[in-house]
Amino acid sequence: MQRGNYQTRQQEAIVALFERSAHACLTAEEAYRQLLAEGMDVGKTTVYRAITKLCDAGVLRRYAPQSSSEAAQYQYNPCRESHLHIRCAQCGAMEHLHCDEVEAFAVHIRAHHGFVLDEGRTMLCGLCQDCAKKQEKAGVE
Amino acid sequence: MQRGNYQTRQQEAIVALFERSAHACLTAEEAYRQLLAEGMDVGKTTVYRAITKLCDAGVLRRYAPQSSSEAAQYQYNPCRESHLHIRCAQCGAMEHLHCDEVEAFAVHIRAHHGFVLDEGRTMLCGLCQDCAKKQEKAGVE
DNA sequence: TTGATTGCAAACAATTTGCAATACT
DNA sequence: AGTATTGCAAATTGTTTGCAATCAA
Repeated sequence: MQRGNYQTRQQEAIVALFERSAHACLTAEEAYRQLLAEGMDVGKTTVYRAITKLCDAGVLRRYAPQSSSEAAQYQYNPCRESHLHIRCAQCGAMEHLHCDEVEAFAVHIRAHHGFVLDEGRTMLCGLCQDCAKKQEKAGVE
Repeated sequence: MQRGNYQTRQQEAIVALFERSAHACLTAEEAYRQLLAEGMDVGKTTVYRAITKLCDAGVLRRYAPQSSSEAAQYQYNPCRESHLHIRCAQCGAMEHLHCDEVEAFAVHIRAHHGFVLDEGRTMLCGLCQDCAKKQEKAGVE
């Protein structure tokens, strides 16, 4: 499936980092800094290139920045089957939604709205419990 | 609600452009070019600033670029009440989803997954009927 | 008059690319 | 040896900002 792919310590380190940080989203910059902090000598360019390659290969998932002036975030994508995800707009926490309700909802959308939902590419936006509470207290906006 | 807002020909022209292009998504650059093409003398900076303001006011909706090296897109947002939208990844067609199923789905997410769905900010990704058919025929990817 | 808006040029930040040196197989 | 990868510096690109001139109220 892949030809001419050399295995380098940088590539390994980058995948390993995302793999063990699977619960979190990292920007390229953050990944870079983390690697440096761990004593891994690597260039930022290499991190960018590795991330691009990993996204193409489906190993990482890419989250587009909400507002400009933010960087894209990347996350290890352990799940092959696509299902919906919801992400907290505040803190970035993410939840996987594989349940019957989601499937039923997808069916409804196809039947009544004529759209085929792409669960793999859709990212629901919301607030996690903690952030929702904080928002209430603050009572702003 | 708004204080100290002057009404200028530039601002008017920019809103008007998006309003009459409500069916489409425009990048800041495209909006800028369109205005120039129509003989409207305006600076790109002004377009950016107006768009930012309009997004804050809820008049325009912002779509984050999928891949980097793309620009953000903006669209006139005629609907005040927030409800879910689904957008065709292929052709950009958008559908408004206000129905009981959506509400039920939101309730489910809150009850079972601990997230408060932000319908205003969420954009479901999918394929419209036409594009789904084309995809089938092509049979690619 | 007073404060907001404009728009040019310059600044910025995230990301990409040219290219020579280096590492993998 | 031959090809892929690295990483620095420089280029790109979308977007923002400083600031003096202009405009709306």
